[in-house]
Amino acid sequence: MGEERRPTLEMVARRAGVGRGTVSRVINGSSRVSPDTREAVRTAIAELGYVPNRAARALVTRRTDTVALVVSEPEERLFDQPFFAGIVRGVSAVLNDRGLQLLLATARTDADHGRLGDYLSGGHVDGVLLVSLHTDDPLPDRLAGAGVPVVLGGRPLYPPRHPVHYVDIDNVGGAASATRRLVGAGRRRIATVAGPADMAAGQDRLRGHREALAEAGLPDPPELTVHGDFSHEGGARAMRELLDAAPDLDAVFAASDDMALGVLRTLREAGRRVPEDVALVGYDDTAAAAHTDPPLTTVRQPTERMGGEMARLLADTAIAEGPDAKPQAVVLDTRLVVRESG
Amino acid sequence: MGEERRPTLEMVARRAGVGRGTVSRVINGSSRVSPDTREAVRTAIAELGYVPNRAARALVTRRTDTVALVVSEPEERLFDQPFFAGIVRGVSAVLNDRGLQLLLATARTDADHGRLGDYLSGGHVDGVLLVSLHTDDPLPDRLAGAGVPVVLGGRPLYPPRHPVHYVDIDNVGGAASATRRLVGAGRRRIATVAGPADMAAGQDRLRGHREALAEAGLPDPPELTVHGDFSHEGGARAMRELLDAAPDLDAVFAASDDMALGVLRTLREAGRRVPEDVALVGYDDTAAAAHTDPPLTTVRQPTERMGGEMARLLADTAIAEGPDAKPQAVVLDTRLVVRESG
DNA sequence: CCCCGGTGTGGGAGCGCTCCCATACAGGGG
DNA sequence: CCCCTGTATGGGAGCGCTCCCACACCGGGG
Repeated sequence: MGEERRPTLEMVARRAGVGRGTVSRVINGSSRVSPDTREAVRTAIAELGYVPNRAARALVTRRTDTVALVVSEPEERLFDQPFFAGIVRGVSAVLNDRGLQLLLATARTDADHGRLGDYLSGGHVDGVLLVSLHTDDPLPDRLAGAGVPVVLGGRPLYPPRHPVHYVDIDNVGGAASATRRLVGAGRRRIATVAGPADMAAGQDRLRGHREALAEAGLPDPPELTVHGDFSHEGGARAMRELLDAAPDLDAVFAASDDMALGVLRTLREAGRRVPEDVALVGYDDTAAAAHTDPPLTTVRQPTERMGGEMARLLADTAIAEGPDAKPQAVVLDTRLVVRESG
Repeated sequence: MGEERRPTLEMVARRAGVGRGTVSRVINGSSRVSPDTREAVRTAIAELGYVPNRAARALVTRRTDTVALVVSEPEERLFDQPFFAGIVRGVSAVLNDRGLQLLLATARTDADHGRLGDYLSGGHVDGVLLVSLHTDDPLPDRLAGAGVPVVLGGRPLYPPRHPVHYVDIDNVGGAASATRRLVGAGRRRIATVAGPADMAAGQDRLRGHREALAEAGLPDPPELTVHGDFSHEGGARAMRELLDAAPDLDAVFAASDDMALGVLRTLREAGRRVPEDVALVGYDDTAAAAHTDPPLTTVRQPTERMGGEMARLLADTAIAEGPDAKPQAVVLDTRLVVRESG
């Protein structure tokens, strides 16, 4: 069939009556080319519909103008969260106007995971954005070790061997604002359904909760803290434990909206009214939060900004300044969205 | 610093004591290499930690092993829907085991849009998956015209100039199942808050609704159909119109859950009980649907399968067989999720 | 004993670009 | 009038791979 080859830089050069070098110079802006020549080249490009071949360029420049967004959560529930949606939005926006492409990489199986590591450290992308909720992920260190620019979404749980740039959301502050709200409403027996202890978000939200309690001079007895797994079901189960251990509680801070949904269900089943008997505040501001009965007071995270900051940090610092750049941490504030549950 | 170059195929060849061609043959499987040689090459590759340079390969093969997922919805609200999340999941899974990479392309501004068109038709990806909810999107035709393999998510609204592969969800059938449910519950004045008339999903869901009505021998007077824009607010507004024009309605089929949420709000404000006075069925099964008051009966779409089928169709047909392949259409069934609203 | 086909294998050519050195030319000062 | 500096331009080399042609080698049939 047609099979006609796409125009090359060489063809543009011939058509414009100049050398390849000149065309290249025009395309890549920067250096000096006389206005007339520049114009001639531009015309030839337009006439031919020339589009530079990225592979050829990448081969010589060793840059691909592509960055990967790696979602390293095995259960890809992550995609469902507005959390992830916001990040993608923020990342794309910034990348778009830096002229970078976004490669979305996921790894479901362990084999996928290994291949992904090879791929990413193989120089196929200029940098990597890593949103990893898990603690035992070896990817960051591996990439950093291979000299691949990396920016993490969420703080590293342990101090990494290679210090790394990251953008985090102020989980401590967010949780504190949630609990403070409960305190301000006059609650005194405030329980929490905390997140998993092996996730940074879980740890930090619990810490924020405790700080707010301490600040108000409220006690923090062990029976008022139960850990969940951030899921609906986990929240329901945790609430049942809480009700057994401390039937007189008058408020709950759930470290995720999903868990808050479960809490709500258990509370209803137990005949407790929300917020009259038990006030409830969640975390995340998921799509469901506005539509529960009663609508959920919760903590909204600036996910889109997070994505944007990650991309910016990667492009402008991690990639631009190379491995010797001083690792930066950006921490973003949350906002309490007050509805009716607490 | 280090700046050491990554190992090349040439280095592997030297180390294994063979020629470049042989190494290439081993890497790309296919043709015959003696077991001993193959083993020696494998060893050298492992020792060196060699990873093939994609740019170099792409330069000669003219294939990039990358496909783009284009989200052409200007308001990127799309990302928030489980709809999109499912698609991404399905797409990644299939792409992963085809050894293909996923490029996520978004275009917010018109300038973005133009650039995206250049980019995609410029041979930088092997194929394009296009999820476009809008009718006036010139991209499919442009890409097909440029000989780029394309698979659409959702049927084309108008017969395209270049026939194209697509995967659709049976909106007609899904909507019919929703309305049938209402009919089966004994409702007789069944209204619909339809989607925009310029979207395929909007048209088809309205058609399904009407078919179910006809099938039951129920009238379909104009005052029982109002168009919304798929949004919460639009649904609330549409419901107000409906209540004015046909106060005696006893059921509503909303063509999206977001609109159903608005419908629910308006109904509550008007003092109508759901489902006692007015039964309600939505469409999409969004995250919020399970948690409204009452929980929403709605139509769930097989989004993950849709993504998977799109990727499969692209890789196995559109790319593999080239532009002469007979355009295929895959249509997937929906499932009615019965909760309490209708 | 020669020829022939089938296997394995080496390595030149070339994909389309950027980099950089060489060259050409224009002026200004000695 | 020559030299020197600076600016604009051409084009060779080479990035790391795949493709493909040429070649070596091995037996078996004539």
